[in-house]
Formats: sequence, structure tokens, C-alpha cells
Amino acid sequence: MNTMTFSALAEPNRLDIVELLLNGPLPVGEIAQRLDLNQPQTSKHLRFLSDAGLVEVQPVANKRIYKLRPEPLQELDSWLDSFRRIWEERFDNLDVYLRQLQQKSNNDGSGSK
Amino acid sequence: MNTMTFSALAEPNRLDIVELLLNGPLPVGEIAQRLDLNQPQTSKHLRFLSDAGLVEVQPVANKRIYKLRPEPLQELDSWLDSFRRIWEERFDNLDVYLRQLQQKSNNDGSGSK
DNA sequence: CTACAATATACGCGTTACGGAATATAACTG
DNA sequence: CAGTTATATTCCGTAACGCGTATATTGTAG
Repeated sequence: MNTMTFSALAEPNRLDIVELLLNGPLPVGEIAQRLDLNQPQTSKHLRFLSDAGLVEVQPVANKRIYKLRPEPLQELDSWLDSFRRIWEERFDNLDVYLRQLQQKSNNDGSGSK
Repeated sequence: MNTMTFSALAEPNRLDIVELLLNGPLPVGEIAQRLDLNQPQTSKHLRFLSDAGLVEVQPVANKRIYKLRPEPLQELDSWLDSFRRIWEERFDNLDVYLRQLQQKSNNDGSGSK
């Protein structure tokens, strides 16, 4: 799992941008206006999101229209698979671990490796 | 969506810890050893993960055993729902947007509101 | 080519984050 | 109680981040 994705989404304004773009592609100015950000910050955040692969840009005349790229979020989705599998099984194997610990300290008189 | 979760997972070592704990709860020393981290860093990362609600601790004798808490990852999972919905539909509404733009610039001689 | 609109980049600043080393705390052992 | 193990916290230096302001870039219109 690429930590860039998490870094990108860890910043509140960037998370807002991503959620805003769920409604469809938008040019920088619109994004800045709707989220009440100034233009340079917006560009910088978009740059970050772009580097992380979360958005891509398409120039149209004077404007640059940003839209979401599904790939990183799909990767995130499949990363979560591992956890979904566990949630359904016995997630809390604490007792198992404790039993192992117990057993270990029984035959541990000699510090074998 | 809570950005704390993203911040917590944005750090490679912390991500490793979370993935390691998928196999079951572990004490600090084991985590440090398996991930080749020194003990203070491990404790600090676990502290962070704990603040983010991603892990919880259970003291056992001398040790402190950390285990995953599913809630934040479940929240993440349901956050992704919004995107899953979109992926299946027409995700790239760029053409739609462009048509709106086109139309707007037609009857935009007077800057109404 | 000039003026303008939209966007990107550079710079300086204060804050936060991470790592390492040292130290503090807590519990077990004898 | 002293010694030891396991873990947490503190202090410090450095690097990255987010913000605001100013400036550069790119495209459009006349």
C-alpha cells in the first residue's frame, strides 16, 4: 500500500478537495471558491494530489480542470480486504497469544535460542 | 471521515505496525524486533496509533500487548462507498462539464449574479 | 503585440513530525 | 529491598508541511 495516498488524504483541505471532485471535474478557481481557499494553496494541494495520483488535470482553454483518478482509492479498497477478512473471523486472538506465552514460559528453563 | 486515520497510516513504520498486527496482538518488544525499530520509536508510533484509535493496549504482567481496533478501518471502508458508487457509473463527466461551460458562455453577455 | 484571466511557482515563516539518545516509570524476580 | 526487564516519556536537531504574499507562466482577446 502506497503511503502517499494516506499522506494526501491526511490533510483536511485535500480531503475536502477529493470529496468535492466526487461530484465531477472542476477547474482550480471553482475548487478554491467552493472550499474557501486562496488560489495558491489550492494549486499546491492539487499538485500534491496529482503527485499522489489521486487527481489528473486536463487543460481546457485558459483553465485546468482536475478530476479524480480512481486507481489509488481502488488500491486502498483492496488493501482493506485483508482487514475485512479478519473482522469476520475471531479478530481478538488475545487469549490465543496468552496461551502461547504461558506455554513458552513453561518449557523455557533453558534459554534455547 | 477522520483525517487522524489517514495521518496514522501515512507513516510507513506505522503502516507496517498495523499490517503486522493483522496476524494478532503483540507486545511492544516483538513489534520493535520484527520491524527492526528501536524501542522508543515503536512506543511513540504505538502512542500515535492509539490516539488515532487504530490500536488498543492491554497490560499483561510486565508487557503491554497491542491489538488492532477495527472501527477506524471500518469507517474508512464505508467512506470508500461513495467512490465505489461512482466508479461503476460514468466517472469521467468531463464532457458534461464542458457542455455546461459552453452553454454558459453563450448566454453570458450580462454578468447576472 | 498589449492587456488580462487563470494557474503555478518561489520565498519566508511558524509549526509540526520523525529519529536518536538519555532518562523515567512500572512490574517482575529473588 | 536491589536488580532487571519492558515500556513510556523527554529533549534535541533536522526536515517537511501549510500558509500568505509576491511573482512567474500560460492562454485568450483585442
